[in-house]
Amino acid sequence: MNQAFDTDEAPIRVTETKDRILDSAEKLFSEHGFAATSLRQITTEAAVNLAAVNYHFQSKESLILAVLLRKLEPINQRRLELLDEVEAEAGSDPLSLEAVLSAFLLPVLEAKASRVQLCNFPRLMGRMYTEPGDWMLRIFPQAFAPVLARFQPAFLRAMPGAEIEEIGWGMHFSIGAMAHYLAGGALLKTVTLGLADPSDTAAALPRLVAYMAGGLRAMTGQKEVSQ
Amino acid sequence: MNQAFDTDEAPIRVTETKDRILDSAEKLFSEHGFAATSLRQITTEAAVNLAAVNYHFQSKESLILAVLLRKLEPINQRRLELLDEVEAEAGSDPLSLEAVLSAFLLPVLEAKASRVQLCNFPRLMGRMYTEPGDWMLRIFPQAFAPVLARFQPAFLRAMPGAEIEEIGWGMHFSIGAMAHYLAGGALLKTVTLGLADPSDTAAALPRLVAYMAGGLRAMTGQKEVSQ
DNA sequence: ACTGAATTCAAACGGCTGTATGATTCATAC
DNA sequence: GTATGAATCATACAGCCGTTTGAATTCAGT
Repeated sequence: MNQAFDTDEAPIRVTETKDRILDSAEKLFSEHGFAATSLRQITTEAAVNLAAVNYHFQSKESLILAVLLRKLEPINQRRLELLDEVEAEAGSDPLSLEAVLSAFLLPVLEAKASRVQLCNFPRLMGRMYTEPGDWMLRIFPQAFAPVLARFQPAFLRAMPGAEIEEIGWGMHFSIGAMAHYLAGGALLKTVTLGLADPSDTAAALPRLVAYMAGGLRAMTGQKEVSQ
Repeated sequence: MNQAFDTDEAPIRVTETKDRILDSAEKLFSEHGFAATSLRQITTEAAVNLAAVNYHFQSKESLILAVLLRKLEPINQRRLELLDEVEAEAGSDPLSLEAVLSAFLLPVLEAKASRVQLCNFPRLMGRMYTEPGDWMLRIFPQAFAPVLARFQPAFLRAMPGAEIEEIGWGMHFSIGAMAHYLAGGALLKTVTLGLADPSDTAAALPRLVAYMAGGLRAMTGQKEVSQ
């Protein structure tokens, strides 16, 4: 064994290499983007052999797909669980728009706030929405479509009478607002003159919820808005 | 001369090469992103020599800076002109929030709608908000800061009593909503179940204005104001 | 027509990219 | 203990990257 000194701990092994690669890839992709991150950077940071990437994952593109789905899957599952609770509490009444929005936002903001090295994912996710390439469309059916299929009717129940197209526009804008916050450049601090802390997700959640709810209601309340 | 056949037209010259490079760079950067676009792709598309990029611009990074500033400068100038008009019409009354938002959005949506090969810029701009690298911070003082300096007080005038930090959060979310629409993946069509046309900026403007106004008012605790 | 500066050109530079190969080491079951 | 399949390793492969060079060309001023 030529890489000694790693057996003084527990005999951790098995898929440890895969996870190390995924962690490093998540971090570096979120910091520098997909195209600007090389496999050598990733394997160096992960302290694994270069060929391990193409062995465990087949290609660089498959790697980022794995990176995204690893974290997105549980987040989306939690979103659906929270939506279940909201719908259960509401009974047959209209849903609370704020509650639906919170169910959508909370899981990803929780991930952002968590310390355990998964806090890179939301930033990556925020960036991915605008990244080029068709692999966004490739992970959509697997990860996004089920969430969309549940939340679309939920928004409709929360805003009775609103048209589907208007709700769609509103969801689109809301995803943009969320993604931009998650990608979180220094812009928030600039735009608030230093008053806001981008990492304070506890401060961001109620503001995002209030903003989205107000925007959705205003847009769906009156069909045509003359400015 | 080994690339003949280009003198049968008018003797257009001078900075023609620079513009051709800028046009192709804008198009390709907006389609594939910064890191994923090579100078060879750009010079091939522009039908100019590879070395022309490093001759007219010093580096790839300087090139995208030039690409951005070329279009952003007039757009931001138009934003300020429109804001001038809004403020002139308002006199000493509070500003119309919708009017301020329109002054911010109209110039860039006009650019998106225009046919003349500048319609790539908004998509690029939308992408740039989330791109990595510090050059975002480098063009900020030159291009964004003056706009921010004028619009921040305008928003304050449009929402009397609101706190600066809340307005900042709202502007941040609004920029995200706008950028996500501009970057315009196929998501809008998916999320509206095919009912919305992403290229229809005339449909987008009133919706964006209504959404942002509603969001800003809801977050800053403003009452619904009839315009 | 000639000069000197501005521009364009083909070619090359070192370096980094994603991926593939085949030998080697490992964990495990007989 | 040894056979077996999985995992790791060093190394190499083309090929593309941004940038540079110096000669060839074009342009403007006289």
